Amino acid sequence: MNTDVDLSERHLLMRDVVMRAFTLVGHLRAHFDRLAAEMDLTPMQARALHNLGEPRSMSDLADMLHCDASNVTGIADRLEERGLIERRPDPGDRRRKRLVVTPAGVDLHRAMRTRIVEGHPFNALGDDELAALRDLLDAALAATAPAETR
Amino acid sequence: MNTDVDLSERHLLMRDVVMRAFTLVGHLRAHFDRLAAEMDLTPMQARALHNLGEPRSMSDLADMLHCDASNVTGIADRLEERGLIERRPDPGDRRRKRLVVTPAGVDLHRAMRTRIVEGHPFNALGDDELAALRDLLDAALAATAPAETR
DNA sequence: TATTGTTATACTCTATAACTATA
DNA sequence: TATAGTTATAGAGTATAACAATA
Repeated sequence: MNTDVDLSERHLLMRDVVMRAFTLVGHLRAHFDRLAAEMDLTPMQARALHNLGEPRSMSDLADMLHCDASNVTGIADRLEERGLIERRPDPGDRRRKRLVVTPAGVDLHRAMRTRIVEGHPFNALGDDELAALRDLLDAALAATAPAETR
Repeated sequence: MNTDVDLSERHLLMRDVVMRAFTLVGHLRAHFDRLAAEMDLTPMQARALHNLGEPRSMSDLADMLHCDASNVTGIADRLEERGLIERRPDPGDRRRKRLVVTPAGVDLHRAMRTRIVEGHPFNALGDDELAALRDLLDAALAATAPAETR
């Protein structure tokens, strides 16, 4: 009584790939979020730190994080309270604030980046396999659209 | 002033693959959710329908959807109100309810499955590429853990 | 008149706890 | 004593709207 019986071979193959892609990304996200939690960061705080390799305005960061600018206020608040980032005035536009990572923030980010390799789902793949995977994902993405960072 | 400069080649490669994986799954999810919305289904309602190819109990469905059983009540409520599924008594255990897709539900599910191919991010890939992608994802998942359906 | 950042607020999604009826 | 399903409720995450300062 399974309704899958009338799916074409290609449809079944696509479904297999989609399922695995979702599962794998679920693992990647869980891995990242677990590590963030160990550093006492919410996932969004960790992603913010991750995206402040160079200073950005609040609204630019909102774009990077694919969220509304109003959310960034709270994220920046808590990172600043912990001394991981600073709000600095923008010389060219007094409406803007430049979010700059402090030395303590750089240290924490570096520590997180170092530890992220442990238990990473992609450890199982060799360099050649990773490169092949990247190229296949590129081919699929080429037909679709822009980028997204994490 | 970019902090990425001290990342190893392999680390950079992994980061590239992770970014692409997140982006691609974002597209897949958006594609699925958009189609669900066109059918006037929330994403979870659509996933429930997707996972009722054969009848299941509420708690079994909760396991498939990776959510708490208390959420399934509302999902089933709305699908039942629309006549897409039915709650039937379980002959062997009077605590249990069997969720069964109605003919109308089967029709809607089939329509959704047919339409999902249009604009699907994986249309850009040929059968060989899809198979290669599946195998690479399998290799990455083999080292990690169990499955997840959508 | 438009934009940056902030605040207050509301909405969605999900989990927890308490309850019932069965087992 | 434990489990299936329901209900009420609370929390996290996110978006919308209104506002002050500045462009």
